[in-house]
Amino acid sequence: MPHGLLALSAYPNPILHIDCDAFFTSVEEALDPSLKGKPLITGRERGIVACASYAAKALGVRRPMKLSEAMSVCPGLVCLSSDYESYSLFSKRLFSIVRRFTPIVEEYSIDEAYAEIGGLRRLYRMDYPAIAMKIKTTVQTELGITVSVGLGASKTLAKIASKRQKPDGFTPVPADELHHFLKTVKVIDVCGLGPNTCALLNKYGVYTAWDYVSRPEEWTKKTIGKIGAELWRELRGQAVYPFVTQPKEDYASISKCKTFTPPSRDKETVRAQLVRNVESAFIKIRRYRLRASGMLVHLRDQEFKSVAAEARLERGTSSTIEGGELASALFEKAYVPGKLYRQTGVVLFKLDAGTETQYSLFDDVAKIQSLRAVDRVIDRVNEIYGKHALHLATADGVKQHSGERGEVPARRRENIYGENARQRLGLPLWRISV
DNA sequence: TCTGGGGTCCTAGGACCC
DNA sequence: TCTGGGGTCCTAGGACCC
Repeated sequence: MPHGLLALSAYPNPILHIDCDAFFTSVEEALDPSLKGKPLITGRERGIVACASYAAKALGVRRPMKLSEAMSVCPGLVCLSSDYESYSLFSKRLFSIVRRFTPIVEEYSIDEAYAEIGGLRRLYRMDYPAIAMKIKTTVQTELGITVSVGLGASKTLAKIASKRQKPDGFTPVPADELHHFLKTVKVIDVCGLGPNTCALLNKYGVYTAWDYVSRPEEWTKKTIGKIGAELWRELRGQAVYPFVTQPKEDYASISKCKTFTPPSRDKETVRAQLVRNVESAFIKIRRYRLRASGMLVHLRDQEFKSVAAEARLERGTSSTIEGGELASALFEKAYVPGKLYRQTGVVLFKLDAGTETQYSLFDDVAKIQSLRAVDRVIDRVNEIYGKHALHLATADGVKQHSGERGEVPARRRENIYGENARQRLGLPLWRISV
């Protein structure tokens, strides 16, 4: 704020941050009231705690604990598999409720929203904190889950505020109390300052947000870079970060990685893990109707060192077969015999919408079309029989995590079709497990 | 918290050009 | 043939977020 100018209002630019409390478990409780108040977690399908209810947190369950650990800390813990369909349904309802109050809403993550409520006092005949409370209670009444809300002059301030009182809290930060508030905020609680940056700041004697804004802006820019100066302004109540009101549909990259246990030295085992990730990534890329013309493969060893290999393609692809072949070639570059691996991953980048295909002069159009037909079959079969029911035989040997929702088929039959012929023709092998 | 998975953005430094 | 200076583009990797 410029020198000598008094704020005309306690909230010259009122921004809300709305943050759901223990979102996944809260949705589960809303859907099944008998779970209410019980120590509850989601993430069973991954073997780790993805979200813990407040009852579970009170008993010492943390994120991302291993499931076995969580169970021993808290016997009687209710472990659910994630139900993303329901979570994203609740998420959409949350955003649409907030949009009834103001059109300036940013869907920041599945369980968080920013809302700009400037100018709404006349309409609602309430001050800004009252409007914030009105939104909060409306969400709670209609969704049956609680949210915590922060009100401040910038996104950064609103976000710090919403975290201040949880669950079910409301924290307004009026302009005339900003300096008191900043003195109570540790730098690590500022969104954008992570552990590394904070360690550096501490070296210079900067521990609180107040210490931070007391430094010259230039100093923050020199020390931490662009973000440093942006946060400096945001913390002083200047809204630097714009609202992104369009929900994002485009990805810059799509990746899949997975840690497997036990770690392995066996080349084909590690390759199978990688190919499984490739299959998942291409299922996703097709779901979003995208194509990738860049691929990166990375392998992580027991010492947490990663080695990567990447390639570019002339033409974007969404084909599991093409992707699998390329990944396998990149794997050959990155793999070191004898090394103990624990994780593989694939990143697809240089994505574009795959609607219209530009065939180049040298493209084998028939081949491209048949690859696409294969993908349609994969997606359809897997839709019916479960993800990865039909998969590249290169991905064989990957354990499917049990505990997914829905019935696990009582009988699993495995067959490789036309193995000999396919091998002679150099075609990929498919395995179906149903 | 000795480490789960999926993303984005920024920056330093190299390659290349004039 | 060596060197100066400046611009752009790309890449790798770090840091951070949920």
